[in-house]
Amino acid sequence: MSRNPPENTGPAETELRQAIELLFYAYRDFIAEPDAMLAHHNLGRAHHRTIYFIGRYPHITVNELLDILKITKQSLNRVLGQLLNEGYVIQTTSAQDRRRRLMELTEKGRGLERQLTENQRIRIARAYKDAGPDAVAGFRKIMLGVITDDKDRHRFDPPKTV
Amino acid sequence: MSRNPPENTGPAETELRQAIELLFYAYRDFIAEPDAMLAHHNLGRAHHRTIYFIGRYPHITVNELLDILKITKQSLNRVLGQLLNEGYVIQTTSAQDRRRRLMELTEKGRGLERQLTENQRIRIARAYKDAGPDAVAGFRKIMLGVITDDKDRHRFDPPKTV
DNA sequence: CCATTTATATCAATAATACTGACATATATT
DNA sequence: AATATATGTCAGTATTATTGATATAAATGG
Repeated sequence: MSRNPPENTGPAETELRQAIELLFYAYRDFIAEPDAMLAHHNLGRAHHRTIYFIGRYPHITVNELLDILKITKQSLNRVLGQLLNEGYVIQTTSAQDRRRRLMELTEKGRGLERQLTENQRIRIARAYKDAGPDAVAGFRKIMLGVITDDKDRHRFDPPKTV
Repeated sequence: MSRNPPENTGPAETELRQAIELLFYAYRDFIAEPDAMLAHHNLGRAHHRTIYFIGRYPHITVNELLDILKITKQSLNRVLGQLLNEGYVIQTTSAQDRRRRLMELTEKGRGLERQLTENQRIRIARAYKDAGPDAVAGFRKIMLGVITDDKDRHRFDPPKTV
């Protein structure tokens, strides 16, 4: 019987620490500029996330949003209430199930979303272009590995056409 | 004169959106378990970040921490005050410049840091192992591309030996 | 040596994001 | 008709962050 190859002990401590820090720094820098812009509109980061995902999944319901954002209904309600009040988002009632509120962005909402996300797009586009397609594939693999899998798959489907 | 190759128009819209979402989901899931653990100690995410970077850079000063965390002095002070009070961190005064407070973790602080970060290490280790070394290299490249460069380089140096 | 800068700390007021828990209403399902 | 689901809302609280003002000690520059 042949001996097994040496155990793969996994990534070294330094490598793990670096990854943790990369995530921290990337996230920190990723939200800095949108946060600053949001402040001018008297909105916060939570509004950005909400607007983003409503734009991403037009006709999304409250429960679907809650599932993505992983916050409580009460928290979302405050944010959503403001966005509705200030005309960034409109609700319609589902014809199939009249309990459901289908959310979508107004023109104003789409405008703000575009503004807010533009800086993030530029960052990603630059990083992708500089690093090349192989790096992009690796990045995706690792990120997907870090994310907790969940059964209800609403993620990474191609955006619905509006 | 030969014609130039077609312009690289950069990553497609769908690709950019996916990257934004990968960052959101990864960060969301990355902090979920540490947050839950912190709650048992009546501490929050800010304490984790602070403990982490003090562990990472023993003898770090207040200003250096502020520069990493990008929060205000007043915010950090509350967090740091609690950590000192509760014996997770100790301060010593720099001999070279007696205005400077050098922070390091106590045994208790190291214990908590290990506990909090363990889940994150496991996530990274699994993702790295599953995706392989090329993916890791790609991941690093992209993440570094996303991070805002800054002149004062305290990042990604090998940890100082304690 | 004196003026200025740097490093840290602290007080007060406020905002944003989130939480738990309770309760209400409309609609759908069984 | 009873129950479950989807949403909304009220009340109270915690955490993380902000701005702005002020204080103190120690280092540095002229």
